[in-house]
Amino acid sequence: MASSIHDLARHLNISIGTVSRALNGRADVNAETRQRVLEAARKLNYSPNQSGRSLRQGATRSIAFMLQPHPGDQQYGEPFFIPFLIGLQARLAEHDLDLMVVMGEPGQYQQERLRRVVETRRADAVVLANTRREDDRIDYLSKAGFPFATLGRSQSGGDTYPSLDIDFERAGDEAVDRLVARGHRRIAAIRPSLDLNFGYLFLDGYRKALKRHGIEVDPGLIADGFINEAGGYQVTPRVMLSKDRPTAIIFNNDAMALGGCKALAEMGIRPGHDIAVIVIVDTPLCRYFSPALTAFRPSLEPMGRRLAEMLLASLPAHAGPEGTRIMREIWPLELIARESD
Amino acid sequence: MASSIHDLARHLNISIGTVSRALNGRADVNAETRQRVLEAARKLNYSPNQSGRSLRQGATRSIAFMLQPHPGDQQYGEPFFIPFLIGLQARLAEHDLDLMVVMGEPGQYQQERLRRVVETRRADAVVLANTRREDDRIDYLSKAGFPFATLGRSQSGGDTYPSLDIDFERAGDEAVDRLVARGHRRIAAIRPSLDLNFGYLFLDGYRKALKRHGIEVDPGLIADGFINEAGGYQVTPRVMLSKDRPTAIIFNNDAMALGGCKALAEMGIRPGHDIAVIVIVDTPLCRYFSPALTAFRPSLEPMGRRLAEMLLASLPAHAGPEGTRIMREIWPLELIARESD
DNA sequence: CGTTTTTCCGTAAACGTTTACGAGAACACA
DNA sequence: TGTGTTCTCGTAAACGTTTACGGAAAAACG
Repeated sequence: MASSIHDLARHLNISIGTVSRALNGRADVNAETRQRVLEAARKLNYSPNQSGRSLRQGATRSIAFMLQPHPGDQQYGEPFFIPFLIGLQARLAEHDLDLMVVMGEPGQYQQERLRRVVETRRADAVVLANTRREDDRIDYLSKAGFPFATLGRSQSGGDTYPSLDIDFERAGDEAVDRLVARGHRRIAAIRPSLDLNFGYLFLDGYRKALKRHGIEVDPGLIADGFINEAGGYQVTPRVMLSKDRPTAIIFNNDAMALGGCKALAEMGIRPGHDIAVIVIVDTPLCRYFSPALTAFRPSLEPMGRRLAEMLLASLPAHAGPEGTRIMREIWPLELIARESD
Repeated sequence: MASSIHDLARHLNISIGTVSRALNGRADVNAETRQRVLEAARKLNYSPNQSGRSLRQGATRSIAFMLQPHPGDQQYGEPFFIPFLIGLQARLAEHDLDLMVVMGEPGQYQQERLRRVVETRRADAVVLANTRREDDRIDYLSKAGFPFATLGRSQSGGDTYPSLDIDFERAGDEAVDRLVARGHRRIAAIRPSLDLNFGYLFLDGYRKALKRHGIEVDPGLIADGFINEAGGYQVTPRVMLSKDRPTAIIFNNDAMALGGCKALAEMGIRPGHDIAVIVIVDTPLCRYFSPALTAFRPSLEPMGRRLAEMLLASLPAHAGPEGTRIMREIWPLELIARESD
């Protein structure tokens, strides 16, 4: 069915070695024979078998993206990751690399699936998302010497891998800034309860800005919840029952914000009127919610592209002249002012 | 670094053939030696190299999912496909199959990328989405004899491949039914302008129901637009300017519905009060929009699982006792009544 | 014309598996 | 004891590439 390099060789009465060299653009092949090989390849509709190539070269030309859902998250952080994936895939495709997507049951740690990818050598590198503060996937990969990059920072693994993250700290800071400028002094912060690193970063920025404005941090205004709608719904009242009610809430996650607004509505509190609401990572849901939620938006597609570049630069095969470089980038968010604050 | 089957053989002083047979559970190997092999494999942390395996067996153990975005669609039909992908991936993983996701620039036909996957034998089968009425991807794959399955029906390719689709016809029918029962007689239909098959199916159901209720089909109440928010925004006024204004609109796509509602709002027409709105395929956006949009919802994750099963059953390697079976399933939608109708 | 360099190509090994084939040993049976 | 059967394993080929090596022919050079 499919023609192999042997078919080409036989057809041209030439050795397979020469055919391979001609196809791969090596110098030591006559210009005319190269022409003949290329033509024959076109005529016989030849394309190299990837398995053969992978085996010989020890590289699969595919990158694995691990989507580890948070426990309780049925949607895999859905709207957030897609644009990132699009950018990632686009840049990888330019280098003729394929993208493998590895998911898992929500809540189940994916060490097993990760090991499988690494040990059976199904991919040349891995991209991790949803990084934890302490992330055993990162530990595993660095120990195994397997190339990887992460979307999000972590405290694990040291500075040995490329990573790219959103500036959550700055966003938390700016959100407070904006609210203070509008007269708020009692500002609540609601973030995910898991070990997710961005929750800590957000809170750092939140605290820093409060201090700068001379506002004391009230632990009663900070709450952690499950990183989904139910979590926001459940935890928001706790903050509203604080003895000195907040006049503003910053949500560190869109789903939690939606749940929180539902809780507020049931308490007769209208976001945008009775209370200001800002959410740290914007998704389409924020835009269509009523009232439309003011939110900080990352440039996810460019970020995907960029992380692909960083990963490629760190791969031995693609490394630039300066060899393996570790990069670490933190991207700003853009405030999208809407109706909720 | 990684141990191969040769390492195991050397370590056990045994031939690689025996090792392989032991690992693969063949009958012609002594129980005791099998034990020794398995133990050594665990101790040396052996897992088979997938490239070697693929080459020898002529199967990559991975399935490609082609996400062909509509022209003008920046989001890849985003919220719609993720749950489907989750289901698909879950079932494939149970069979130790990997999922490769192939995207492309919006608007660009993906024949090239598809050819590459097929010709370089990077996957054992392909799953297609966004099927057109006449779909050259389907033509290509059937002609090439490459296994595939589709999410969505098409007129191409005959009955030679497993496919699974939503019952758009029924949904269009039921939507009309519901509206008529609530007193509407002037019901508009807005659907995508592309050759997408579901647009035709939806309209069939719409027409059928109107006829059943003795309502004449008014071409002025049917409009096609770009399958995104801008398309809905642009085309909805056209239908509202019909000389006898509709009192209800059925949108065949969530993004178009959102754009349409924006246009309605600018005309001072309030969905849920001044006009009834129903959208055929529900996404999270419909739920959070204000007013919350009544919509028909598919069971995407189970559908993903099911299509995986159907595809597997059609593969030579996994085919059941009855051999290759072609299946064709059409799944119902569930009406989620909200505030917009 | 002899020697050296360059150009071009064929040979064969290697990547890590799986598997068809056959052979030796053990066993059963008459 | 001779013959046939069953167990178990080793040998080697095969999958489709890429590439190190060497050699023949052609070209360059004196």
